[in-house]
Amino acid sequence: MKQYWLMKSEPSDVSVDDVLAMRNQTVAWYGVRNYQARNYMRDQMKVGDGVLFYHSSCAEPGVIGLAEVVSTPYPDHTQFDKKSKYYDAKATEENPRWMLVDVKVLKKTRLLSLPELREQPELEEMVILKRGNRLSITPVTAAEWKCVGKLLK
DNA sequence: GCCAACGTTGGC
DNA sequence: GCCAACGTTGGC
Repeated sequence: MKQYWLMKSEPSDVSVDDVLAMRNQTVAWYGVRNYQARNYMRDQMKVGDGVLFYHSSCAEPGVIGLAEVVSTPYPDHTQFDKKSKYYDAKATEENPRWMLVDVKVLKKTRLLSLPELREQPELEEMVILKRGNRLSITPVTAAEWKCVGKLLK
């Protein structure tokens, strides 16, 4: 069964436009260093799952694109790269700690801003909108996905 | 296993 | 830059 996710990226790091400029409009979702977010990618994501591409830590945070999961999980190579800020000394090739999936942007949308998301009664329970939530990857229900789709039409 | 200290996230 | 919220670390 198809599942849905919201994935945060800082546009100063990787924006929707950056991904659209990449080969196959696909990016390896590197840099996640939170176990819960990793577990979503490693254990629950399936090829074809829907993804809301969200810009965070920027002037106008919000949903800015529709994407999908296009790979099974595999090790995040940045954990082995000593020059990367995502380097993890405790991770080895034999025993990788951080896994990721490839995400393909299907289309850039208008900015569905955080305040606008908060206005929607149907999205009241959305994980991303919960107080204190900091997870960079959160599940989205089918109803929430549908609601967001409607708002982006 | 507890929990204080510390670091990070991310909206504002 | 501030700071609330939360995750991680490490001493005990």
